[in-house]
Amino acid sequence: MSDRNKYNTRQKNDIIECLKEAKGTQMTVSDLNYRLHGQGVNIGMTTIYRHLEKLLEDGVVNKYTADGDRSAYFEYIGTEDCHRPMCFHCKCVKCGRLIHLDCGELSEVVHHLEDSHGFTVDPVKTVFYGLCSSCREVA
Amino acid sequence: MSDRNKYNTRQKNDIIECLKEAKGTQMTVSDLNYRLHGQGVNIGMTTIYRHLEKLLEDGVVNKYTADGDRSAYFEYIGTEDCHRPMCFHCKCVKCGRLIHLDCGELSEVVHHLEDSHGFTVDPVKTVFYGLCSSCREVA
DNA sequence: TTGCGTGCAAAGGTTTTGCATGGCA
DNA sequence: TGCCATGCAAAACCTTTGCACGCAA
Repeated sequence: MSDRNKYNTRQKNDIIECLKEAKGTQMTVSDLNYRLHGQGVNIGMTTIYRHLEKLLEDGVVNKYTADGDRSAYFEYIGTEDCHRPMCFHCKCVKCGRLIHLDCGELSEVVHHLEDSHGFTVDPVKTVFYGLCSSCREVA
Repeated sequence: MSDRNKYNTRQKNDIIECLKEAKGTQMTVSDLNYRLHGQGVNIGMTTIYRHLEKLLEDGVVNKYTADGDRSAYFEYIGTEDCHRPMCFHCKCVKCGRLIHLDCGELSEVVHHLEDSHGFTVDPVKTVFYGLCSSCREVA
């Protein structure tokens, strides 16, 4: 609350643009900083953290805390897709990849949890842990 | 691999006992340390971390990285229940409660992900984020 | 006696906070 | 001009690593 995101600044725009460009991928704060740096843009870590915090509250980005990683992942969501539908994520515990899964059939799970267990799932935040197809073949 | 957990030590037993007693709840390393401390037992943080790492590999405990928390949660699993069946967990983003969910119907999800998406889910590690029934009513 | 176990101290990495300065409106 | 935004430095935290000593077998 309060007056967050009141002003439009260069940093704010650069951060949002960078997130949009990387839509569909997940980035740590370091990744984001590195990417911006590569574009000739330099923004202090502190500022990035503070903006992401605001964007998270506003539902513009999502935050994942994947087990095994030290830092959190952020991903642009916008308000269009991936927000409404049954968009889950799968994290491969072996290769570390985070896979998008936009599958309508998974809505059954949501309804089941809702009806039988009284739990309202937020699909976007939920992460399935396991082995991706590539890593499974190797194992 | 290697010779981990080769010896039986006071620390090892105390840690496992403490985890067992708290079965069904989730504890951070600090929680565990605090609890042991309350029992008059003092074990170095390093030792706790190292034992939990081994216990995790052996499947005796589970580790959760709940979004929003800095530290990881550990929970005693043993080898009896909650290991084999379709035991998922639901984390309420409001009250922070972590709910066990031992539901056979959820096995459909596992099979669906396996068959249609080639992803082998580890139910025990997977956490659904959302609102529990109590918090939903309030909201 | 051998070699893993233990724990202190320190390092490593992520995130937060304090504070003086900069810049939008 | 009034305030929020910025970013450096430092603090706060969690976790890991190095190393000397302790202890199970």
